[in-house]
Amino acid sequence: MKNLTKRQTEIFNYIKDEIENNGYPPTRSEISKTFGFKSPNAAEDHLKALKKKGVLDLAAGTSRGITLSNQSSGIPVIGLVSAGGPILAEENIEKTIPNNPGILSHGIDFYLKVKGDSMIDVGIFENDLIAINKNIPVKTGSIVVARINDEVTVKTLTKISDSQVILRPENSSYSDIEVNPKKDNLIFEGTCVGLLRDFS
Amino acid sequence: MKNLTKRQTEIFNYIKDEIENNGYPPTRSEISKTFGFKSPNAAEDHLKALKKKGVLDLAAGTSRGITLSNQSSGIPVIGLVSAGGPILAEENIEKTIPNNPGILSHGIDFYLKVKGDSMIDVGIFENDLIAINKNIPVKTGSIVVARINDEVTVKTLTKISDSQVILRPENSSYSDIEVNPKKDNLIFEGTCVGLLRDFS
DNA sequence: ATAAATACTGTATATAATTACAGTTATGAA
DNA sequence: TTCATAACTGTAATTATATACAGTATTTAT
Repeated sequence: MKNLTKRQTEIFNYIKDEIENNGYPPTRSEISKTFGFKSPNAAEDHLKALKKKGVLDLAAGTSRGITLSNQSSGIPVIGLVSAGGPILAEENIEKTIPNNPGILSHGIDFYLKVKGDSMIDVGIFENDLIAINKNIPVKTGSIVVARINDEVTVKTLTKISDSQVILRPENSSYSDIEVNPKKDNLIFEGTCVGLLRDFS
Repeated sequence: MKNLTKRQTEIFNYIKDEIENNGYPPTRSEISKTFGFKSPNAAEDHLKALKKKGVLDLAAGTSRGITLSNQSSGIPVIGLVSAGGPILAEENIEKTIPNNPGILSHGIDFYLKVKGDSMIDVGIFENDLIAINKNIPVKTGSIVVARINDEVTVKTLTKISDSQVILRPENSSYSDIEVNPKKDNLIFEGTCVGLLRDFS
């Protein structure tokens, strides 16, 4: 996303939703009607701006000829996470996977490529992509993506209180990780809602 | 699919492909041009027939207003397979999952819901959905869906010859299955190309 | 300070697209 | 045999849609 304005983001998301719900993109009039524009040209201008910023493409003379670009419509796959920055920082995005609403019960904000074997007892293997939802409140029993002093880890959350959080690796060779949120910097990046593995 | 004719299937697949490639459905003229129709009404007739058969929906007065029905555009999930019939028989389809081209390296013909724990050492657990491609030739080392005397099983193919086929469960508690294709009825239903797990 | 970008209104028009009506030919079912 | 379905051709008309041009006001970079 090349710095879309607030309005442009709204319009882009509307187009995305329409495609998702109807199976085809909206017309200039439909966009205008939705946002209260009194002229279809307002939508036209927005589309041109969105095209210029590379998030979609317009087919000339073609009704509903709006094509979303791969990166803008897909879900990011996070590989290694650079220290310091947010998990969804541009440099952590390895690629994007076409979005598919309805493939899992919950929405997916990003995929995380699994490193190591700490979760093999629940069938999460190295290089699997786990689907993460950022907005589901973490709860005990869930597999979560946590960040302890900047380091990203995937574990089962078994206890959560003000002074103690326990993260359990699902592998008998590993021991539970105890964190004191008052001492250590602990952030939950999201809950694991699914898994995707590609046998290629 | 309610018994589409050959021509109807061709047209339906074309529409599906267009949506997949462009992000929006074709017009009557575009369909006509592709199939060599000299009148857009030929496409109109086909669309009406496809609507009547329930595989798509048409929005009146709306350009490119073609919406594929869930079942027709989705990928079937196979639960228990009834004896005798083909694996993709209507009665075996538990539900359908929206298709997501590009989510895996290979195409997906159907998902199979995994029963049992015979493949847990490679991270395939009960109730996981494994993505199957019917057309990739089975080869040793691949995880395959085989049918031995009508019974469906998922195993790693470790040997294949005219007189002996070895299927290996990926679980140390189970032993290899040896099949003589000359004696037993052995069919390969496809190769496993991916895995999908929903943490709901 | 000034140009460029953003976010629109308002009008207009060529053309893209849907879709009805009237036929033709072939095929399979009642 | 006769009727329904399938698979088209051909014409035509309404309307849906893209999109240019001319403005205005505000915000944001340079």
